[in-house]
Amino acid sequence: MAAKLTRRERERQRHRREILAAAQDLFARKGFDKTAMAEIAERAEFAVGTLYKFFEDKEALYRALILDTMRDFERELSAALKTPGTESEKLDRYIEAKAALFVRHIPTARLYFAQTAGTAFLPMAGLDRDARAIYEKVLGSLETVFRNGIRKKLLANMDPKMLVLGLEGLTNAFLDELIERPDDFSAETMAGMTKTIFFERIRLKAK
Amino acid sequence: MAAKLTRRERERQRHRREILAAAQDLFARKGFDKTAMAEIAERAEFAVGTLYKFFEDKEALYRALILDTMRDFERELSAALKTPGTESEKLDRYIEAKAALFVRHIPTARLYFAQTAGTAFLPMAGLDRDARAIYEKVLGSLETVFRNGIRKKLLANMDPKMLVLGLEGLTNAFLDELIERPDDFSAETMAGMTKTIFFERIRLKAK
DNA sequence: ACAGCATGTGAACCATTATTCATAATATAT
DNA sequence: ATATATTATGAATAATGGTTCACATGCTGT
Repeated sequence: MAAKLTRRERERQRHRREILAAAQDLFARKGFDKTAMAEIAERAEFAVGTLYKFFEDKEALYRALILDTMRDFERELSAALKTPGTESEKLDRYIEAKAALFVRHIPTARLYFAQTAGTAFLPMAGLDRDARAIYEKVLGSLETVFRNGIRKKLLANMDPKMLVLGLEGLTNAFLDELIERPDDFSAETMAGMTKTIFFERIRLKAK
Repeated sequence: MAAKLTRRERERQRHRREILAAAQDLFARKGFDKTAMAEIAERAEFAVGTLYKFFEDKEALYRALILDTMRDFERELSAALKTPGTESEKLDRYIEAKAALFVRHIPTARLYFAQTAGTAFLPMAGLDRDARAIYEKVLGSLETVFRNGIRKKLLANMDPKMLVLGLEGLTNAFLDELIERPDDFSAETMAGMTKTIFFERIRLKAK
């Protein structure tokens, strides 16, 4: 499986990753337009020309970064939903995994947000579509879990798509707060709140 | 109060609004960097130079637009929270008002989102702070309502800040979907779902 | 009707920054 | 050790797009 690569090829891949790592941080903090290729090059300790040996152009670099990021997150989140247990437990695990993942990789999380959280101003022909496709995998897995939970009468009988939307909205709101103002509260508190609000009643009396 | 303005001055204000309207749509669809001053000028049917008679520079134009937008929304949302009734009713009204408002003003809503929904890549010195300050007013009003509802034992005793975060996350997720994929479901469905998820239990059995 | 002032114009200017490419450095093979 | 292929360099180029300003147009009041 793991094809034996030449030293050259391994070095090349390492350099590629170094460039992406430098870009990651800059794009996550300043966005696409305000990040200059020269800046990425400097931080990665390469000349600008070198970046073009790895990526067609700035957009291709960004695209590669986003898609890598999305795939990593998708893999981890989908995994959390596949561990054995009841649907309730799967969802709990999803919430915890998402919180842990985002806290551990803040710059990455920002990029993931920028791409998944609705109004990303990035009609960068195609990227939106590809990134969305990856995100849809997560949403699809989530929907399946809800659907099964409902069938087994473990969860309230509501439109699974809506439940997915709701859970994502809730977790994203808390995680965004956690990432931008990390002192406010911990990942555990956030996960707990999500579960409480999403799974338990809030209102004590009917209106 | 309403000072009698000269025809000249009225015309001038109208032109200013026309420029902002043209900019609104472009910024909402393509974002700050991808929108050119020449483009705004063309759409507003003015020469580029004219824009500079009204706004110091591109950033000032954007800033004015964002702050106007934020203030409008803040006013309307805060009003919904001030109508008489129980805290539960106030929150219901807030959710409905927000949905109606966003559906009625989609480009405006996008800008509002871009600015309030966390990861907006706009460290445009100061703007972030000012916009945030306006948004905080809404959050503050909301928090007060929760606080009162809790005190009167109408709402579950949870950290009001968390409840605010949760409600905002939920409404934003649904509204974003509504704005980006308007065919999926209506404003009423969205408002209903928000209330159901936020106020009623979802999980039928304890885990 | 005319002077004077406010407002609008858009070609020219300039700064920024993505991209290229001739050259240098370095690794690999013979 | 030398030739050859691969990879890195960064000054030069070109395109984009924000901003300016000398001038034109058209109100307003006398």
